[in-house]
Amino acid sequence: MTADPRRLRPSSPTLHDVARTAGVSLATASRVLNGSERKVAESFRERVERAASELGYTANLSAQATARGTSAVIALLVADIADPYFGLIASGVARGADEHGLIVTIAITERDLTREARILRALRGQRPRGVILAASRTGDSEAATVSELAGFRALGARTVTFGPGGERSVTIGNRDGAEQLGREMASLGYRRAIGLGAAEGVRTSDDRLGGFSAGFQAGGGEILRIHRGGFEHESGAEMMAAALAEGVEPGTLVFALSDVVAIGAMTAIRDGGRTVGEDIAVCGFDDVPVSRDVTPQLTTVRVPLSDLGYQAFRAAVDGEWTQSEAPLEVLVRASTPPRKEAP
Amino acid sequence: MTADPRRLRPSSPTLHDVARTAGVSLATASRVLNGSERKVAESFRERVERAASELGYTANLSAQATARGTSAVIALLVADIADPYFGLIASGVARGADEHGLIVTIAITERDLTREARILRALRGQRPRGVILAASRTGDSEAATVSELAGFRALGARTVTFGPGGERSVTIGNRDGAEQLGREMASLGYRRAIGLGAAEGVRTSDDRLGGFSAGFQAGGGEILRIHRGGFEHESGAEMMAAALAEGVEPGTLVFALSDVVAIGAMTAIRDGGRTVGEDIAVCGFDDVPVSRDVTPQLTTVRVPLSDLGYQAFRAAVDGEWTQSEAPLEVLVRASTPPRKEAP
DNA sequence: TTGAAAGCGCTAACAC
DNA sequence: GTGTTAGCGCTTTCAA
Repeated sequence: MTADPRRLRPSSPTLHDVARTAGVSLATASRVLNGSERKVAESFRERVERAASELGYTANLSAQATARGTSAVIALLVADIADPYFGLIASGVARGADEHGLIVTIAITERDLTREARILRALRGQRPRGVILAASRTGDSEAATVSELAGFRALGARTVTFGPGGERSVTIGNRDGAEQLGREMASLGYRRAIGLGAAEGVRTSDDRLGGFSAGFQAGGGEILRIHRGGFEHESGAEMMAAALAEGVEPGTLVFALSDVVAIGAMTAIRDGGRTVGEDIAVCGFDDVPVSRDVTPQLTTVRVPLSDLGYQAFRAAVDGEWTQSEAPLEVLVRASTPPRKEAP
Repeated sequence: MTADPRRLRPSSPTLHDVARTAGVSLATASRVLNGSERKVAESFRERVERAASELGYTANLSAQATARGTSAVIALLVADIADPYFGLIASGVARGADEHGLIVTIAITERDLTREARILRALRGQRPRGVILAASRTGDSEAATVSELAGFRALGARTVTFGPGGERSVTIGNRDGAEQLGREMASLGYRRAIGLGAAEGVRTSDDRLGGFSAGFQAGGGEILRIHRGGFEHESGAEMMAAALAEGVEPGTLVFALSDVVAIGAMTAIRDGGRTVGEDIAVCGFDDVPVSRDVTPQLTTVRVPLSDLGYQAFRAAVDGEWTQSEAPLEVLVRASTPPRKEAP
């Protein structure tokens, strides 16, 4: 009784094993176990199923993928999974994948375009069914990203991006939402605002800042200046510190391109010995959960991030898909108290 | 000139294609492109590499996995990816995977043990190199989870859990950290505390609550009562609302089993018309980033979550691995102002 | 060193 | 309805 050499490396029962112990052919076993349309007699089906469960058989997805020529994976690429913005999106994607029995792989770009392209390239090895890119936020994407994305399409994978770039894209009404917010802030009595944005050319930032300006000015407000930084909490604090250094009059409103940045700014305001609200008002965009936890609560524009993640998933797998425009909603909270009309 | 039937479904260049255009055998092409130890003459190597890049070849990971009998994936299972606690862990895991050229797949348990077992079962299909479970927090795990985990080990996958259960486990000094916190709170002058925990039997909760009690009592404090709920923000708010309904004297300290829960409690305190700090003090555990954004800033115990995620990854792939005990640190902030000794 | 060929576990014609 | 068999794309003996 010599050891079976196959057992040298731990392995699991194969379809072959199941077929043999059930006394049927490989094909039959495959048909009953792995969802084929074809019919199998009830008696056979039973025997196969019993054998499979006795042996604890689980189909090897890699083998299935090579045989079928198509995988069951959706690749998700985000800038930073610890950022609530992306965490919410990821949760929506994961929910969709779970419902459809697909696997989601995740990779982090760290907001580095070079990394993004490199990762995208490596991802091809997975031959994913779809790729969801929620990362660059870099407007009409970098050339490298675009070309990698095209490569995926050639592979038969659907590419979905947040913002333009992919075959299908999930869009957020950044401009409209921000415009509405700007208008609302003006009607609250604010007349002077400072913007906190990313570098010029970054689509999301440009849209939000542009929309806000339009709305705010339409309501009689004026944008004093715009500080530039990034999407991180830290960056918000830095931009705000710089703003304070230049001087910020009481009654000024600060609009940050995202809640995370706005919250960073709130910290800086406090560290600068000022207070958020009557003194310096702050508003953001996204309505990530934290925005309700800070004091005062943050005025913002609600973006259904998790739903959008789910939509992105659908876009990646459903033949006919059209985005149902996400309903944006301005949420006025305590960080922007109404202001009696300036003199 | 008929169409190549292979082109019916979009496909990509195969190793075969590369070999043919380079004028070498499949074996040689494989050796140069996919890291074999074996030597290949420089001239051949060049030709193959050129052919590969000309054709834009990328190895099919599924095929590689079936052929090699081992995959390049690490499966990560978390309760809720939108929760900063898990987001941070995930980021650490992702960082490790990126460094080692591995793929991480992610799945969400939604804190549902049944789902957890079901997902774990489905995950076997991936034949992952390792499984990281950061989800149940349910003490000495459910039987179903344990048995699924055992199944993985039989497959040759390493199982890593946060807390006991897996082959290897990443532990957080919950008890010690909380004890230190309790002691510190007592030394600040607090004498009465209310605990906010999960159901009894949930390991993380028991450890943190138990540790805190021990430290607090050792310092002369008294635990008035413990409210039970879950790990969600919402749950924190509910527990605190219940606590307030029963009556909470000014000067009382609330210890929540996690920052997320503590922050939910802070909301409830405010909604109840009370204030956090001098009136009702609050402290948590984890030091997720939000804890510094709330006002007053939250006193807590710092847990290097992202590092732990990285460690979990290492545990899943490194032959010899031993956890380097995570340094815990009590961070006293404004949510627990020093209290003049009670009369 | 290089190449031919036998797998890896599974699917899908195709024939019975 | 069932089984045979030729793949899927890649790795890895084993000769040459």
